[in-house]
Amino acid sequence: MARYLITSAIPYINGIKHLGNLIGSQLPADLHARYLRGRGHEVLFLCATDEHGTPAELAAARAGRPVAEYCAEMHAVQARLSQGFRLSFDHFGRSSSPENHRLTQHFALRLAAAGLISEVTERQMYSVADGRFLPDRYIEGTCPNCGFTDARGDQCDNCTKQLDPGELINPRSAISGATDLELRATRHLSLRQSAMRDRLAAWIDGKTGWPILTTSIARKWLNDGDGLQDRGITRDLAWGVPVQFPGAPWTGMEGKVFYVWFDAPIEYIACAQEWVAAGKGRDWERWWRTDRGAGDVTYIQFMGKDNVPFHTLSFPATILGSGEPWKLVDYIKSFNYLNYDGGQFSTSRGRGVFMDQALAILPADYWRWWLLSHAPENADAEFTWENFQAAVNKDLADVLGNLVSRVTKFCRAKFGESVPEGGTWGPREATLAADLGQRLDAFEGHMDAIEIRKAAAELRAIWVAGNEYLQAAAPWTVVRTDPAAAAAAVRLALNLIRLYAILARPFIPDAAAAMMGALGCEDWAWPDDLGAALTRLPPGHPFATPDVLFRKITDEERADWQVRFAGRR
RNA sequence: GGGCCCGUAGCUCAACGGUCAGAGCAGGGCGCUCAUAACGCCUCGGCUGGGGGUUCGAAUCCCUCCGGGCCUACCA
Repeated sequence: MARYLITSAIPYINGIKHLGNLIGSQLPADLHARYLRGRGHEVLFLCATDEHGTPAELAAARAGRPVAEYCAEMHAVQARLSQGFRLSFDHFGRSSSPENHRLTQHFALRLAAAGLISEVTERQMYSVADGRFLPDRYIEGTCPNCGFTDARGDQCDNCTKQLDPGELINPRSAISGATDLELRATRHLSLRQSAMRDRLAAWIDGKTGWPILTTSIARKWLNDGDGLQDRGITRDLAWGVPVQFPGAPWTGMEGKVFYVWFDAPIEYIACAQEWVAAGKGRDWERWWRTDRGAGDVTYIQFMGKDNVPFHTLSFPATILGSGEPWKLVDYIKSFNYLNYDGGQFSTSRGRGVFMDQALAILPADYWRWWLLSHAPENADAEFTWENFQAAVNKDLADVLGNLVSRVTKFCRAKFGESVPEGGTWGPREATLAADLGQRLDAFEGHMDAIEIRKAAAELRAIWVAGNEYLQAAAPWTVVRTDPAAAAAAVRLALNLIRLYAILARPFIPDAAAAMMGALGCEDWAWPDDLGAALTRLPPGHPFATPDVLFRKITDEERADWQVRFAGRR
């Protein structure tokens, strides 16, 4: 039994996430956490909401609410939706927690002591009317390159040219439209990533088994231009972890907070402290401190590709720079994007399916199966309703659901609702067991390697093997001439249902529970001994014929949803 | 502009430089009748985006062109 620490990129507090966000980190992380638990390993699976930053402040202001209140409410919403999707976090924390405040300030102190923090004075755009400094993208104006009137301060959406907010013609606040903007000097802390460039590069170079998506993004940042740049880690905001605190080695930083991308990854650690504070665990240090028992922990992070630079460079710079024995990540699984029906998911335009909407129309397992079996691992993937309908109906309803149905109903009709006795395995059963053994090896290999699509395909093939066997054994025919042989076949088929429940549980936990529940069994032990697993339910063991596991998606529903989710939420 | 990724059957995707490029879905045929009009078997289907090159051998490596996508450090 080994120990695994798993974190999912923490979703931003601002609004309900769409299916692209879900498959980009949380769902794959949950799959892996559930799989490792199923195999008997000790797992700590953490996630949280990322609550700081300008968008949170603005969203709260728009809602006419204090930002702390707004975040608390949105955290509850996201927590509820996470539960709805059966995301099995050991704790779902908040980056605004007291634990994260303390820890973020602690890291800043350590980095300062190590000489890795510098103070820089910058000139930034200040909006007098809004009473705040504006991030580049919150300044709009006319593009000096193409004349587009709604260009943003960081880039023109029309001609894609990179801009500096000072270049905009007739600049205005994107928040209020105010034009009384002025450049003001402001002092900030900067993390001297450049000083850690070689150390980070060597660390990345040692990670030969990482996804190419992960390492190529990291290398790009390490080697681009003059190499890894220092990064500002503070902002002129009210909502966040205060930069000025008792014991801080700097002065005059009142009214500033740490940049979200400094404090958000630290929440991975703080979340473990919250987990303890919530009474769910006893010792967070044995997961995070290599000097306190975390030396044997394997730490795996899941995230979308947009998060890779922060997890491969900034956060490791924080960890390494602290000079303290914190656990560093061992494997970073990153994902491309999921697109929606020929375009991108769009939160602002309400294009695509969002987590709350998804659960309102179908149970979590339907979504989990499709998303995981189409995870954007090697390239951007696309959600279409046709594909979703076909995959769900075929894989879940026909191949798996119907198998459970035909076996239990046949048994009930011919032998009653208990595992039939009599008969023995013949060559056909031995062949099936051998085939399943090979497929199980392949499945485990793919799951261990976090090759999610391949694992899903193999799992489906394992289900198909059950139908093939049943078709060949044909107990409905055999029962007329050799009831004992038919009983042996049905007994094996009933045990297959239990096996499938165990293997499928990481993907479709509710259906797996329904299958196991129908069998009146609570033994979820991983089938390390396949032969034993296939005879686990003994003759005479009672079961209950379950309801339909997965209903089919009709053409009418598909057509309706296609229209409903096309845009303008 | 620079960098990275992708392009394989109608669709979604596989394939350490090495048998005849494979699966699923869709299409066609047959079988079965336990089952959610479900299941099984067989079958059709490819100049691996185009063009050059390296190699005994290229989907795979190199160059180039075309097409799609992403990143480019103040959204997070």
